[in-house]
Amino acid sequence: MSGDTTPALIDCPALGIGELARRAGCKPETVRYYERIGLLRDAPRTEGGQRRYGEAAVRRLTFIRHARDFGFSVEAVRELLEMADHPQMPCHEVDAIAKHHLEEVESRLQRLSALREELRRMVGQCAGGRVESCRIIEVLSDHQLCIGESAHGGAQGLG
Amino acid sequence: MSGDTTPALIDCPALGIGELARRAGCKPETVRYYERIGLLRDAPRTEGGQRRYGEAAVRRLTFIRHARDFGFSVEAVRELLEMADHPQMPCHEVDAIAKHHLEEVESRLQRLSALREELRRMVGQCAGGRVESCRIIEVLSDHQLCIGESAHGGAQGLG
DNA sequence: CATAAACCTTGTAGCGACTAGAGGTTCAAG
DNA sequence: CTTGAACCTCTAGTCGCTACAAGGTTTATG
Repeated sequence: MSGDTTPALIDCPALGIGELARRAGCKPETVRYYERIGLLRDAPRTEGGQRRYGEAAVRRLTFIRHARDFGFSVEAVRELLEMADHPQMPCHEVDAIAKHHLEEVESRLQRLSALREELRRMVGQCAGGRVESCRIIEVLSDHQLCIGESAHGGAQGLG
Repeated sequence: MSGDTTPALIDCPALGIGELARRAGCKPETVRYYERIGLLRDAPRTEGGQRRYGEAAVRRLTFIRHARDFGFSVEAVRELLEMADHPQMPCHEVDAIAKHHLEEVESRLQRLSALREELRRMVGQCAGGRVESCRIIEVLSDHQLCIGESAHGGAQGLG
């Protein structure tokens, strides 16, 4: 395009799949995977069949990556995206989905906050001592970190 | 044992794999898996070949589950356990791990808090009969919340 | 025009971290 | 002693990517 932008080209998505993936911090294969399972919409194509994406897709993919990074399952991410895609969705459905995820988020926040406090304390205490003086091992063996049964759901996370 | 404890039996591990797993909040298969990959030591066996565990194993498994639940990878857990197994090791390594994880935890807390607020807002609006907008995607696609490349490692989490 | 990088589809398989099933044995309570 | 639950090993499946193979085509730059 070399700076020569014509109005007719302003609406044309400009990003290839590689650039989209790079911006959202994942691989092109992942993008194709998400398209296949329906989290991302089919992208417009060039005449040559190459996908092209705009800023909305960047935002959507970034959302997906972040949500996954928190442990939301793909299915939970799907539900959240459904809500975002249908602002006119009946309130009771939004309510049910939002409340369900809110519970999980609250739980995860509590656990992360507890971990943060302990990590801060540990970092503060480790002033050239030995492992036996560190409490990270004791802390992570401490049942006080357990907040309800959901705290023992393994590494399954949210969803 | 029915409350009839003799001194000779006090040192005998009494917990089967199912009870150990229940206490640490995971499946028996997971325990066997951890033994196989070396996170848990081989347990003493009954004549019939059944594993028996004591309180130290409960603590160790609880540690493992907590660390996993917070996103430490199995390999990171292994490193932490190595350190715990060698108390004379200098704790600056534990310190380094803790500091690294503290960064990650802070980042996650910020993002999860934003998502919680958005979900709360939506639940609140539902009570009012109508969801005017849904900023879920915006909240989790905010690049200000990204801290370094590691924040985009997919669902790998800590470690 | 040449060329390297990026892209395409389809299919398969690997990785990490569990988790479940098959086909058996052991344990503990009644 | 009987019996059901818990246990054993081994294999393979699940989820969510991720990489590779095969066999190409397209794009953009020099």
